[in-house]
Amino acid sequence: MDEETKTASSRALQRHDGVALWRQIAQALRGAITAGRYPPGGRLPTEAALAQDFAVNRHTVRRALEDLSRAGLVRVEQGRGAFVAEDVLDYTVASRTRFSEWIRRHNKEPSGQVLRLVEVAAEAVVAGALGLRAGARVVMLERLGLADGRPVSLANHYFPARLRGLREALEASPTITAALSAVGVTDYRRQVTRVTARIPTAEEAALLAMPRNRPLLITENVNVDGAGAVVEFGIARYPTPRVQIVFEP
Amino acid sequence: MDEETKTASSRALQRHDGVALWRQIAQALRGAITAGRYPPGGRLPTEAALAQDFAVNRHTVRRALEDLSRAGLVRVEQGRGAFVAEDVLDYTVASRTRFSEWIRRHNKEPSGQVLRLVEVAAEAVVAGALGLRAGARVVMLERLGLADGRPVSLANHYFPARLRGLREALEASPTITAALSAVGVTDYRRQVTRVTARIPTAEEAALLAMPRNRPLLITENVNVDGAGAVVEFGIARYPTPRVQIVFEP
DNA sequence: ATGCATTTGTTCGTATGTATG
DNA sequence: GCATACATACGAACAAATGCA
Repeated sequence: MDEETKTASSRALQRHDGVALWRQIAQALRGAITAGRYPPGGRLPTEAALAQDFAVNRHTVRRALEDLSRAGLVRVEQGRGAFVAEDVLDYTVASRTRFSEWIRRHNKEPSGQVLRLVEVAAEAVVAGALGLRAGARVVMLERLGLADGRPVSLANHYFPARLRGLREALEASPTITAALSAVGVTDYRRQVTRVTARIPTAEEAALLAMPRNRPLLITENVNVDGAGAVVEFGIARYPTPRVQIVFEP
Repeated sequence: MDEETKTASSRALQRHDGVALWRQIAQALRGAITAGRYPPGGRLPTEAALAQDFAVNRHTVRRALEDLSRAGLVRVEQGRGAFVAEDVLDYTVASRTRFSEWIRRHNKEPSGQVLRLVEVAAEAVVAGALGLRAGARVVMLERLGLADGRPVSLANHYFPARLRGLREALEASPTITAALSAVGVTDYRRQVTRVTARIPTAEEAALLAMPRNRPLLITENVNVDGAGAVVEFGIARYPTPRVQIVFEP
């Protein structure tokens, strides 16, 4: 490598001054990360590149990366590289969880994008959750949720057809809460949440701006109104490890 | 295929009798599945094989499989085949969740296998959860949980070293609850649970008897004693889709 | 990393039986 | 009887995903 292309941090290394080289490297990388030189989720240079950059052996770089990894600042993945840890969005499951509230609690700006709003025949799982017979008509809303413009959730919401005018309300309203309110459901709460995970389809990965080899977290939940009647069944998909689910009893 | 190797069900097909062939095929497969001829999680013959077996076109078999898939009886995966849906173990997160209770609630026989029981230095995540400084000594127990002999969980339990005699108690005792009781912690409850997912390592996949391309569900949880002091931090890994996590507020 | 075999997914075209008017 | 619409069934080819060597 050309001497002139070295970073400022690489020049600062002091040998035999009582501070191990790997500590100095770790500190330099820490500084570069917090300074934003390597953005969250971004990839650090390869170990070989860093070794050449700092003019040390690759083992020394690995020691530094191990330190950062233990501290949770970076995530090292075999065959892929080292990545700056992303800020995780904790999705706290509570009785009355609304998307916008969740995002705002993390000091980010919520926004959404309706992908589909159609009336379909309920499949077995959906019908079972809504307490309908298979094939019954339901309104389905597919929506991409974003935080500061970055996709963080992809949700399918199913509503029983007995809620007259809901589809029109959803077309007019930006939020589900408002649309339900427009058809007389002024309050609803989450009854049960089921969590699983799977590999995303190509389409899901593209929409959520995530690699295809990382799993989706999937929640299925049933919302009921004040009288206990089911008003919504939702299946939401979240990209790992950007989103985690948290349960506080 | 030799005429003699056809299954009984394939001979039962009646053409032009008012019941569509694909319905008859779906019904025959339904019967074979419920009769245990294709066990849960097992693979059905390929579409081509079934088509030859039933002496119909592959489209007709696909139609039948689509019906079973919609009903939730089978799961079809491109490039792999069609699989009989497995009975899912719902892991209900509650304040006082014990492994053996969970398994017994599903009418299965719980058992366990200790993989490691060692004293180690706490890494950042573990130390943070236990309220210790990084590097503090902790007791770590790694345990494989089985239901009717089938692996369903792989858990790492971390205990603060202040619990004197715990390691010996864990060596002697079959369950964590009993060991904690032996060192004076007669009651503990789950404080917070965090859920995420990732692809398993080769070792994890082997231990949990699962394919490497299917994600693990991972829970991290903190257990506190009656006084609110942290007595355990646990990281458990569950195979999807055999296990799902359920929150009931 | 690459190619290959296997398996499901999709899309053509064609033909036939059935219900309707 | 005839025209039409619809569901059913078959055949061929190719696309896409998976697993393996």
